[in-house]
Amino acid sequence: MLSVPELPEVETVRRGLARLITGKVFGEAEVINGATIAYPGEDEFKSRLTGRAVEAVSRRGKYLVLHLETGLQLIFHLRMTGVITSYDCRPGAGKHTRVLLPFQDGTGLSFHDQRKFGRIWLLQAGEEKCTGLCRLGPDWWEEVSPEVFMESMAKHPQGGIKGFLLNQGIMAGLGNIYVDESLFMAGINPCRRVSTISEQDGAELYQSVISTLTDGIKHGGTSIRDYRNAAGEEGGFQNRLQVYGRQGERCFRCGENICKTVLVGRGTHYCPGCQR
DNA sequence: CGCAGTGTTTTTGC
DNA sequence: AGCAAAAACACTGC
Repeated sequence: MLSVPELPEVETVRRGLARLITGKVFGEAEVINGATIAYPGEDEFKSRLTGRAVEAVSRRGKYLVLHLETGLQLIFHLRMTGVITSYDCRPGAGKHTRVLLPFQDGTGLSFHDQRKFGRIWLLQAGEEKCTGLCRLGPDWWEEVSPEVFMESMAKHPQGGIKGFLLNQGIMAGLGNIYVDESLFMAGINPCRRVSTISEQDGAELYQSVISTLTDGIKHGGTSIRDYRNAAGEEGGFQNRLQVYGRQGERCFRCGENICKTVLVGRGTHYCPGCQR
């Protein structure tokens, strides 16, 4: 049961970083785990990054993008256990510190990642070396309107609703926790096929996703184990989960026991009373 | 002690 | 098309 960074977590980090590091100039990176740097090679990564200032911090799906001078982009994907925090003075490298990115003023960023799945890319504008980012569908927080959502459902009627919502190429940003929570809020069983969901239920599901993401961001994300914001603080949404991780406990709404099963390879939590 | 479980993405195969 | 499995990895909990 690890808390994985999804849209609300990455958005929380983005907001923190925008406040903390905009305008700062990178010094020479310290790469402790070479595999974390997905592109380019380690030496070129360091030389391209050194001396570049951060102009803006954005997010697409679960990708965090630092926009640097002259169109350079420093891109992070936290995958399962990645944590980006800003530091005031250089920390001693902890057991899971993978990359340190110092700024020229003595502060810096630390990339910490227990499982080493997280990746960092440094790309010039137009370089398409981050396939996951290139293939991303519209972002749930900024680009998915009710109309876009209903059209996407119409385009993928055959699959299950859980796999549909998790597919980053269709719409980007949802992961396992927020999918389970959104389906609970909408009263839709995660086993349902997309084609069996009525227009009215689809509209309700759209609102449930937006509401769940809004609530997640409002409470600073979900920290079950690893997740921390840019200042190293935990989120609070783990205390508001309705079904995720609550298997065997009573549904807050109807009192039935929350069930857990496996769907599209993921642990899937739902209330058999509320979700049909 | 040992091993199943945890969940994101990519790749490969059905 | 969509799903399943495997792999990338390390640690927790049973």
